[in-house]
Amino acid sequence: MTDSQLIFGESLHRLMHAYQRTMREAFRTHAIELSVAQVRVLKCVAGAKAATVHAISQRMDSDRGQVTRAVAQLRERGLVVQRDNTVDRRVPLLAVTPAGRDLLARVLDIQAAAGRRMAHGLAEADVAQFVAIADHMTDGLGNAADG
Amino acid sequence: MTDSQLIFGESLHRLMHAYQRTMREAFRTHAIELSVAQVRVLKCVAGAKAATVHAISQRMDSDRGQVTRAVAQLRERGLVVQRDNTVDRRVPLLAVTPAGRDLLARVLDIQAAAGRRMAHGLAEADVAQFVAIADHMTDGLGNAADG
DNA sequence: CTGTTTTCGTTGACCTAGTCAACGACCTGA
DNA sequence: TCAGGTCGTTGACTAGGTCAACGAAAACAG
Repeated sequence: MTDSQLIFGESLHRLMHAYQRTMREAFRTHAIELSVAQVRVLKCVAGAKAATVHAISQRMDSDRGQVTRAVAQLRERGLVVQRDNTVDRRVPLLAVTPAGRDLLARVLDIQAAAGRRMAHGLAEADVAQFVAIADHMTDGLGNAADG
Repeated sequence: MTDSQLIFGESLHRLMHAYQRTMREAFRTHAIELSVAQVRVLKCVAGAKAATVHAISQRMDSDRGQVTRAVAQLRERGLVVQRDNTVDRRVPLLAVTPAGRDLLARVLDIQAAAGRRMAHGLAEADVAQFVAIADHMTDGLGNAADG
């Protein structure tokens, strides 16, 4: 337990801050009028086979109400559609429209470019390990087992 | 440029989210009535030799107004004091009170415990490398040089 | 089948964080 | 001395996140 613990939170905070700001700015310059949260939801809908508000909120580890609102905004823009679920009528199924898929492709390009800037000078293995450690840490926080 | 780029932002987001929530919850259970932002500022004031709003906002990479407000709250709680600066009267100098230092010590313990949970199962070198990569990435985003 | 409980999406109210623009006080340098 | 810049402060605004409640619908116990 050295100083690395002491500055850990600060490094994380600054990186997150820089990342969010970079994304927002890039979206603005590319005329993509989506918030970071909307993009996250859009990605989840596109990636899931049976996308529901509940499933998305779990995968994103965020509030259901938050997801509901983001989905509503995406639907207003015609990027996502709901269709009735014959199996469970409480839970409409979400799907990405072609327009949503096009926009998402552009977003992924932008994020990849930002990722390239962030990873500049790092080996790909380093980046992969970074992601692995991040996920490991998230798991460690989620399972609230005191050490 | 593999899939690691695609999920990078998501991993970062989830980790940050889990970290912030863990901190907030721990502060609540330990009856430390400070927001995460206030703690960050308190740490900065404690760590800097000549703490000013400007210096803190630069080190935290955040808005001056935000720092001003956080400092005001810390002063209301008697954790930080301002004293006049004879050299430049625009810029009062900030200092942590003994009460602030005590509270900060408790906060650091809590953060260290959270850090232990996050780092559980990881070698210390991994954590150090994680921080190093995070800082590197933050720098890469800050200097907006396209690659 | 009936009543209870649970799950799910939705909504409202609220809080923290971050952004942007302005202002007065003050320093700096011509 | 005075024009321009810096600093702290304030107000208004947006985004993100939290919590509690509600109605609809499923799941379950009897």
